[in-house]
Amino acid sequence: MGSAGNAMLHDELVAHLRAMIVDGVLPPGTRVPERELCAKFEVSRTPLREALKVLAAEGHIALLPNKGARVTRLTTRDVEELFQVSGGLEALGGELACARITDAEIAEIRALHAEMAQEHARRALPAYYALNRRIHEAIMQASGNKVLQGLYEQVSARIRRARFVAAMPFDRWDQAMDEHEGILNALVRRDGATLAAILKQHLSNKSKQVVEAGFAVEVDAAADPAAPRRRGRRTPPAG
Amino acid sequence: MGSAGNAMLHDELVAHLRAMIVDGVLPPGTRVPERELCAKFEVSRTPLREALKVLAAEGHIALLPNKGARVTRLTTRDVEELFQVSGGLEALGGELACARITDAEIAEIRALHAEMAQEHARRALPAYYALNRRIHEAIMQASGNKVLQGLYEQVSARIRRARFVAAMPFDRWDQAMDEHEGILNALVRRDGATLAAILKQHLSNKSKQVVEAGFAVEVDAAADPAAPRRRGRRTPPAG
DNA sequence: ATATGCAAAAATGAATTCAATTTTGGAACG
DNA sequence: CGTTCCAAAATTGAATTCATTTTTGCATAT
Repeated sequence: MGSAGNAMLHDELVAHLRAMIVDGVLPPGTRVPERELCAKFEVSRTPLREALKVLAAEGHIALLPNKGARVTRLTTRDVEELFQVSGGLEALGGELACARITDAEIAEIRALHAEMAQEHARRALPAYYALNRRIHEAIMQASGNKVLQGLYEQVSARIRRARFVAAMPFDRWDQAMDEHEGILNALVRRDGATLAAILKQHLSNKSKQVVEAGFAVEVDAAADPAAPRRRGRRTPPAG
Repeated sequence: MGSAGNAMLHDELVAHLRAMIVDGVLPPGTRVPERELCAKFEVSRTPLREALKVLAAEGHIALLPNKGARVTRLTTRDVEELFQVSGGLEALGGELACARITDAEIAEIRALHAEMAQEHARRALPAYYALNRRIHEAIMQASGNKVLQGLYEQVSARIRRARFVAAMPFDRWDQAMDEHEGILNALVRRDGATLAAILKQHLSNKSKQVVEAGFAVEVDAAADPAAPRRRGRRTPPAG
C-alpha cells in the first residue's frame, strides 16, 4: 500500500486536489492530467474521477464531455459576482455574530487585528493577508451558523483561486485597514447593522481593487490553452 | 442500450437522484439502495457512485464509510440555519434586483403575485406554494448574479426536502401574503434596502412557522433507522 | 511546400472484477 | 431461555478491463 495508509482515500483526495487548485499548483485553464495524478497519488482512476466530479460540482473544474477536466478560469464577472455573494454572506455572518459572540471570542479577534495592524505597518502583504483571512473566518465562526460557514468557505475558496496577492496599492491598503478598525469597533459594540454594512462595503471595495488590478497576474503562460500549438512540424532548417 | 439513450448518464443521473430526494421519493433517513437504483436506471455502479459523491457534497446524502449512503435528515437546527442563510441570500438578491430589474420583469412578477393572491383567497396551498416559489426565483433571476442564483438554488433544494407543506395556520398565511404585498411594493419602488429587510423578515417568520409545525409531518415511519430491528428471533410461540 | 486524409495512439466513460469490511443466520454454550 | 461466537452472504471501496471518442503522427496528393 501507499505510505500514507488508506483510511481516507476519497475525502483526502478531494481535499488535496482542491488545495492544489486553490493554491495555484494547478493554475486556471490547465488540463487536469488524470494519469499523472493517479501515479502521483498512487490511486486508480476510479476514486480520482469521483473527486473530479465533486470538484466540478463545487465550481473548481469544468468537465468537458469526452475532452477531460480543466481548472476553471475566472472571468471578471465571476470575480464580481463571487465578491458580491461573499459580501452578502459576511454581512449576514457579522450580524449573527454580534448577537452571540462572547468576550473571549472578541478578545481573540482583537488580538488578530492587532497582529494584522503590525503587518500592515511593516508592509508585509502575505502575513497581512493570512491574518485578514483568519479574522473574517473568526467572525463567520462566531455566527454559529454551520451552513453559512460552509457556503462561505466554498465561495472564499473560489475567490482565492484568483491570486491577486501581488497588486495592492498602498492607499487602498490603508483604506482596508481603516475598514477593519470599523469592523472591530462594530463587533465590540455588538452593532450588527453597522458591522454588516461595513463588511459589505469592505468586500465591494476589495472587489473593485481586484478587478482593477487584473486579478490574474500570476498565471503561468505555459498553461494557457489559448496559446496556439504547432502540429506535425519540425524545427525549421537552419541552412 | 437503455431506452433513454446514453448521451447524459452522469449529469442526468445526478439531477434525477437529486429530484428523487428533494421531492421526497427517497425520504430523509432512508438508505440509498445502490443495487436497486443501478437496476432501475440501467447503469453500473460506477456512475451511480459518482453521483452519490456529488449529492453528498451538496448535503443531500451522508456517506458513512463502509456503511453506505443515507438521505440526510434535517434537524431543527439545520432548518433554522438554512432559512437564515436563505434570508441572507434573498436579501442580497432583492437588493441587487432593485438596481437592475426591468419594467417587464416587474410586470411578470406582479402577474405571478396576482395569481398567488387568487390561490391564497381560495386557500389552495400547493398552488400558492408553487407560485410563491416562482416569485422568489424571479427576484433572484433579476439580481443578475449567477453565482448567487446557484447558491440560492442549492440552499432552497435543501430546505424543500423538509416537506412542511401540510401545516400552515391561516393567520400565518395571511401574514405571509401581506409580506408579499410589501415585497412587490418595494420592488416597484426599487427600494432595495426595504426589500432586503422584508425578505429577511419573511424568511425568518417562515422559519419560525416551519419549526413550530414540526416540519417533518410526512416522513415514512418504515424508513426510520432509529427503529429497533430484531435479530435472529422468531415470532413468539402462540401457545 | 502546404494542406488533406487516414491509421495509430492516447484519453475518456462506463462496466466488470477483485479485495476487504460489515451484516446476517444459526449453532454452541452458559 | 438467552447470550456469544463463528461462518456465510451481502455490501462497500477500489482496481482493472473494455469500448468509444478524440487527438496525434505521418503519408499522400495537389
